[in-house]
Amino acid sequence: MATIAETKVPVNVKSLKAIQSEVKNINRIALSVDCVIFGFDENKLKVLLIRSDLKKFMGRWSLLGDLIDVAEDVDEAAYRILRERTGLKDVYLEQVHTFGKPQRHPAGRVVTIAYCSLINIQHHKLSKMENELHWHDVNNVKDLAFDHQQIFDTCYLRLQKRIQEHPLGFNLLPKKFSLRELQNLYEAILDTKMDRRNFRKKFFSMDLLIDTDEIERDVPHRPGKLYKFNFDKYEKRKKKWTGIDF
Amino acid sequence: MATIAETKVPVNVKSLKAIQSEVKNINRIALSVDCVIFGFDENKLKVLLIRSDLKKFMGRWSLLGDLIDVAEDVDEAAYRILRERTGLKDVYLEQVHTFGKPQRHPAGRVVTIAYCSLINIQHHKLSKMENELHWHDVNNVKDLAFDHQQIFDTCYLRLQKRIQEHPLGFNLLPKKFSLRELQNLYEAILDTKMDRRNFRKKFFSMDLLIDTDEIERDVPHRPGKLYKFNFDKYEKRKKKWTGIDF
DNA sequence: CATGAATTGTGTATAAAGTACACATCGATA
DNA sequence: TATCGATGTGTACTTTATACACAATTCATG
Repeated sequence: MATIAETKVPVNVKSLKAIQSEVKNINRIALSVDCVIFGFDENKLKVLLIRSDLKKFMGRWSLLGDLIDVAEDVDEAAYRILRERTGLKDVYLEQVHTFGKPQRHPAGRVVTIAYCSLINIQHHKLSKMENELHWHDVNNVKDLAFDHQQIFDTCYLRLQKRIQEHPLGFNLLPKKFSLRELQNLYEAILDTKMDRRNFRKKFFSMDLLIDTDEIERDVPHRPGKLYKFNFDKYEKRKKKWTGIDF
Repeated sequence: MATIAETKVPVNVKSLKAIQSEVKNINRIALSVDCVIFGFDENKLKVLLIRSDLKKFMGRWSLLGDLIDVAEDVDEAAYRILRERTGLKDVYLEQVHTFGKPQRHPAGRVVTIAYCSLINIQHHKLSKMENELHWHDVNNVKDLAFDHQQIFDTCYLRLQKRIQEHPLGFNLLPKKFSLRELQNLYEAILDTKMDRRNFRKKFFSMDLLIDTDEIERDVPHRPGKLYKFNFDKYEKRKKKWTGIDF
């Protein structure tokens, strides 16, 4: 039952000089970005991993990351890494969480900021050719280097939640997609099965899909219609939800 | 339409020594924590602010923050600041976002990790006595020092979202509370009005409130019953939601 | 101690959203 | 032209959200 009066809260009385001194000389820490890059291929949710080159983690997989430059904006660092690793620029990228246990990196104190990215894997079809980079099935990701397993788990959980609240999934699909592809995507990310009719009803009732008047090609059965997502319409009608649900 | 094969992705070939060198000598940045501490008093949502002591921000209010020590766990640093500023230990604390624009701090490059905390303001009734610390009405928070306005806005939005999905609000109330107090809290945080009967029905149907068999005292009208929140029951039944809503 | 003021406590009818479920249609293939 | 394997559609039922009104309790007052 301590009150502020009792606890004699120490107030902030540092001079700018003192702060500058601390900032410049004492408390400086290496900062990195780690990207959890998701893709969707063959009806599986995938994540892009690279083999760790550190002896300590010999042969184990890790996330794509790099140190942040002293003068570099943090978000910009994340975009830079994506650019360097995938050649892509205009992609979905979201900061998820910062991980800062003192012993998390063997090279010293490194605090890392995790970002989650969703990219269209079709643009990376040939990644199998690369020896060091690999698309992993998310259900098969384990024993990552550093604390990357925890970072991956956090980002995957975040993705599962966000995909239900925002139309992120379309970043993983081609511009034009069938409803079956869309449902496969949701089922893969949420690791669940959904009723096909109710799934369609739900998306049609949102009225955010544009019928392209095209149909699938090269499928060995009746082809489905192809749709585009109406991003403009979605942006215009973002609602403020005030239900309570827990 | 670049593929990985075309873009010649550079692979990670740094040795541990090279990384150590970068970590130790080159890319080190000051890291801080800033806490957005919410409280609830007189049916208003409040946030705890302190006057900035920097000349540049003379007289303007700022969040409570401090530099993270080189060897200090990031979460632990956030708890330390809360302890130092409020004397409280076992409180709700959640990391929200990391802010890292290069010019955000006048003393040099400082990246800050924002945390959101909810505390029972009753334990701080006497904060008015302090000159440097003050509980501000959230609707009256503007023109904060540094980039703290952006940080505050981000945390407030996060709170509004989280309170609808998780029972965080009870951290802001006394252990025993009336349904009217609970509703006032939700209305204050979400800045909305709710129907009293439907609000009660909703919470009773969740079956997470424990009737304490006590009633309010010192109210100038019919007193309401007091309830406790059943945290145990809530923990046991966390559900996996797989709807789609956007 | 009777009355008025303020707030608590409760129920029902309606609308909206979610869920479960079956059959006809189309195109490719043999 | 018959079969296979998808697509495409509708309806009944259940659950949840919303709108809305009146009686009961306590305190304050004269």
